[in-house]
Amino acid sequence: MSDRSAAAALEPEPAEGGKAARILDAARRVFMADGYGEANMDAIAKAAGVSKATVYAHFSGKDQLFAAIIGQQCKLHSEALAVENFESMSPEAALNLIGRAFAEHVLSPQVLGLYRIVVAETARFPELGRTLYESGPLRALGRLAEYLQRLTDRGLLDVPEPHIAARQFFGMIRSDFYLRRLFGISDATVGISIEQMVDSSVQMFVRAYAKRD
Amino acid sequence: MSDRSAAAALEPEPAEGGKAARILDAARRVFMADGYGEANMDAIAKAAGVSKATVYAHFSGKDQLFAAIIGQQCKLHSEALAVENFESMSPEAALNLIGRAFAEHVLSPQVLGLYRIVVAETARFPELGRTLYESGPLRALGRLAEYLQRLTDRGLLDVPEPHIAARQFFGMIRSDFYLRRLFGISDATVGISIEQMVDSSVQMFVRAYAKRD
DNA sequence: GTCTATATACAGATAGAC
DNA sequence: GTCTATCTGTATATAGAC
Repeated sequence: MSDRSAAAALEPEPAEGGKAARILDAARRVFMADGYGEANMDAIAKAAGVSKATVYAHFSGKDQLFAAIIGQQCKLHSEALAVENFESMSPEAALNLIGRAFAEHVLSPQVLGLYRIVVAETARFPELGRTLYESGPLRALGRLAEYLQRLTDRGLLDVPEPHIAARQFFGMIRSDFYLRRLFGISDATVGISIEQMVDSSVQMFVRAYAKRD
Repeated sequence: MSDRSAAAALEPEPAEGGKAARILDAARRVFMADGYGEANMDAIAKAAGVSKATVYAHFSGKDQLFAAIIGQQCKLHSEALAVENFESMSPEAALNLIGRAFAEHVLSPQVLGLYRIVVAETARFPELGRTLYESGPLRALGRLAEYLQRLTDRGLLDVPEPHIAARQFFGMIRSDFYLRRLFGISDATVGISIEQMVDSSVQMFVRAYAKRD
């Protein structure tokens, strides 16, 4: 039965950093592999190379440990998708870069694992969903909306409602790749690549919001 | 501790139909409320108004019962989003109807609950994600792509790659409403309604894929 | 088929020695 | 702070009577 656990085979990681850091990292790996409900403190202690009592000496319980992990990951991922300077590029080229970076980030196994586990536990930890959403997608939306506003101000595009348009753009990029990957379905049966999807969506977006004369 | 269970207060439903059907329905409610890991057979038996042994007389175990529920729900929801006749309508009007029906369906609490629980358990039940995806989103995509192809054939739009365009359309409709709701975040802070999002996306879609002269 | 009562196992958390 | 050993609750699953 315990062999069904995806984290069952995790080796204790080599000693490095303090015990607290080791426990945090082990917990991250176990929670991501097994989910909150299936993860157990024995596995975390074993993966960290410490005893269970030591885990409890550093963290008051399973839920607090979980919340600590998610908060840590939110901070980590909010640093991603950093601002670049797109002002010297064509809108198409800039949106292509933005789209590809977005896709690469939100479809990565690390980020997907984080989302999957938080979605699963919204009932138990309602605040974590909000934290994750605000540290990730909401920031990306705000930045894209600002960029679209600047394009409009400069007369390069005509985007009357940048916040709606930003949602449309990222929505197209995610399309159903996101759902598929959340479900663990391979891209093989889609018929198109993510790069194709980004290219096509950028073209389509620019055509829809081209400046009219 | 057991009071934290969202299904703890579920009443036994009034006798109706056979025991097997009662158990299935009770299991559906408990699994949806608590998720697979937190749901327990005692709660299901209690909600069904039978003993735990009776549950096991009808279903071989928790996992098999869960799979039965999900399969049932997939069938149920695959009947939704039925085909209508859009041929006599303008593309805008038809896409508006399609978009609204899609949004209403995929953002409904029932469907979201189903998705949330399946996403959470992809590791344990990999085949359920595929079943759900194919019975829902994939069918909707296929039907929309067909419709877009017909519009192109009739010269009303110019959609060179209907399968990509269909993904773009539904992606825009979902946008981040989907993610927000999976996380249990209210729409209040979005600033726009789903209806606005659909209207805006239909306009934008039609402009991008308008026939060129 | 359906019940009550129970076997068995495992997980979260802690006691107490060092 | 860290360990070993253990307490305690609870969950899946079943035995055995009716």
